[in-house]
Amino acid sequence: MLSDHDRQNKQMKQKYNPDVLNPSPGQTVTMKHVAKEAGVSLGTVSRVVNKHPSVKPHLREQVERAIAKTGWQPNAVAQSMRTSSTKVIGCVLPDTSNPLFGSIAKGAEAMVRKNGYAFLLANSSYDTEHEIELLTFMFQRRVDGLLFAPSDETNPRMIQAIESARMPTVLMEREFPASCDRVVSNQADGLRQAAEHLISLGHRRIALITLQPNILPGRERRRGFEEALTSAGIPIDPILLRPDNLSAGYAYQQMQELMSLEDPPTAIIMGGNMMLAGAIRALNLTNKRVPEDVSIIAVGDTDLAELGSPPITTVRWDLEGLGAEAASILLERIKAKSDPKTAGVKHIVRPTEIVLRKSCAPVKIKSS
Amino acid sequence: MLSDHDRQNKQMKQKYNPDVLNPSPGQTVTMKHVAKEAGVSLGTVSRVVNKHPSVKPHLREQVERAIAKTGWQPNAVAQSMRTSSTKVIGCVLPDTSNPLFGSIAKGAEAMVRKNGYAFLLANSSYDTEHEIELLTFMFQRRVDGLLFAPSDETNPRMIQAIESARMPTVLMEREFPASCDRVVSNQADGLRQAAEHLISLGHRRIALITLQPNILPGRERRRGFEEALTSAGIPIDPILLRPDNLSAGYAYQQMQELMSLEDPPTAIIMGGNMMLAGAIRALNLTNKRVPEDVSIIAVGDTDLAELGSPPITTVRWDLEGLGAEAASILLERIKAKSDPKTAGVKHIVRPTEIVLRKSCAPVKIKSS
DNA sequence: CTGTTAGCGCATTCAG
DNA sequence: CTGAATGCGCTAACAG
Repeated sequence: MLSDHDRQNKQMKQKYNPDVLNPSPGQTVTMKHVAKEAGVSLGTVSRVVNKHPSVKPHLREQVERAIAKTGWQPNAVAQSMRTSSTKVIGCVLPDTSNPLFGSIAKGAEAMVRKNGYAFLLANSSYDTEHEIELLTFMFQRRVDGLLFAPSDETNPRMIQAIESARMPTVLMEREFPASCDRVVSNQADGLRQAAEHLISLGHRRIALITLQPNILPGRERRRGFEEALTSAGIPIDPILLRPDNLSAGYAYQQMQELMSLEDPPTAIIMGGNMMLAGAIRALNLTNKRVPEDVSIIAVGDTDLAELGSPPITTVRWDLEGLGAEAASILLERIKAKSDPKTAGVKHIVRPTEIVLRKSCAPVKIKSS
Repeated sequence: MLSDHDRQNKQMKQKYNPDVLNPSPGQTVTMKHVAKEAGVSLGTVSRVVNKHPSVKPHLREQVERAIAKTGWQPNAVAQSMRTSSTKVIGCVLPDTSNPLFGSIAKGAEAMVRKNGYAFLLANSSYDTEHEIELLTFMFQRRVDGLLFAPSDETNPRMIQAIESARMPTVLMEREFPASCDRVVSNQADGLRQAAEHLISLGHRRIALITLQPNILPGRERRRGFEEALTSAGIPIDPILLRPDNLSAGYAYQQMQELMSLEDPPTAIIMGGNMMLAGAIRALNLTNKRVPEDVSIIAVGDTDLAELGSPPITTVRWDLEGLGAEAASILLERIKAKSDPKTAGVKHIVRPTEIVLRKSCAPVKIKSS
């Protein structure tokens, strides 16, 4: 029974409607108002809005005038309710203030928006429990799909959560044993290039500070690194491997430890984009010069790497493109209503490249 | 075209509905299923979900078991439809890949999430027309509130759009003539500190490269800068003022122009966080040394400023805190349903501080 | 205290 | 081609 409501409406219209630009505050305009204003039925309004071909031109025009006059805007919530499609893509990332994730998010958001979807973003702060909450949060909001980079692929609760999350999802820079689309960059190859470059400069004691193996880039970076060394016939010294964390603080501390070894590395690869800052702090402290005393390569390109002194050789890849491609694949899945479990999983691997700068030098002959 | 879907649904119900316990996959579980499972009515389920106090414990428990058994999750879309509150905060920013906006977004998102709201993010790419579209987009999705940093406060279409956007909004680092809550950092004071520091070092030819005056920080930075000079009795040389753009490219180009002046500045303030990169590129090109040949201060603290050589003196402020405070104010407004127009506008100004590093030196006596 | 019921705003049948 | 009617899933009266 909308009678009171309607009556009030009518009054308002009589009183204020001339001033359409200023729909009185608090009064929400619905399709019904438009229909009344245009002298047609709800269905007709809906049809012109959704560009259904079979509407007589003069009615269409009447409706359009009514829309303009009332200032009506479709209510996306009601549309979602009716169509059971929200046209929103959720995105759960560890930390968008890390420029790496920030850029991925930006690329994804742009693609998502371009296709008329909304972009619901949430940071998990590298916390699996929080991520699980966010997954149900996204599900309750009935996002049409999910872009996701979990913080720990091996956590059984995480695996369980993603299995039972009934939303199309594509992983970014991550993988799950379960069939799930993903787009990742080729970190193994990047690290291989980095290590080979150092090896070609004569280095044999090369250290790697990198992230833990519970996420794909952690494993792949180490794998590429070890493969390069092995191919060159260089034995892998476990003491030079520091694969535990992606923070600047960790790099700072490991850097100091490495440099105070009896037989320190002559080159170090920082396998994480936040690590360079920590490394530089440690180097400044110990008065080691780059590249005279130690050669450095950073994974993940930044202003600091490009413009610091010396400029740092890095491994880089297209972050925004990665986010955009992940979004594309998700959007396709949604459009085609195809399920990876039946239609085949998509695994995209995107290239990485090495950017040579001035932080690497030929190894010095040891005076022994 | 949901017809197939609908029909299928109806069939499913006729055929399979007895088996409520086992919502076949693809079958969405609703409160109705839970109610049936628990042997209670819809209303009761709703009450236990919304923690209404008056539900007999044993019924409550029954319902909770039924929820667990069916795996039901509330449908936020339906809730929104019913309560006409989406529990989502929209956020429109020029470019979240700029760490400045990225950090603001992160702070805002955290606060928004902490209060049980979702965070709908969109980048406008510094484009007013795009921003206007985004505003209607956010409105159509019926966000409960909006966090906004327009790219041009003076565009009449923008002003019109924000006036007629019927959502509670709080501006970040921006202002509008219209009554609108805002939280900003004290850029005038930051620039005053920066200029005074340079003046105390004996500089009198100080240049400012900064953003255009159509956004608040552009105006405020220039104002603080000019006030400091005027207080010190230093005349303002228009040729040393470059207030047009916030990009690294702009800084690069203006930097080159400034350094090739017949009477070049002895100190330069980069009034934008992206500018330092451009400035360093220009400096590298011309072989000018910092601070021997020219002193530098950057507005906006970054890794590059902290860890480059030399480390750069900067003006900094709490970005995440700013985003969080803006979100807080918005959330309060929403909770209290208070309108700035009647309840008084909130204008928060947050402090900025100068971080002294090694990029500024006393001016050299000119050999004349 | 609990069951029943009426819509929220819209898209989509189904008749005419 | 158009109008009327239905219901998406849920909350909030309203009765009982």
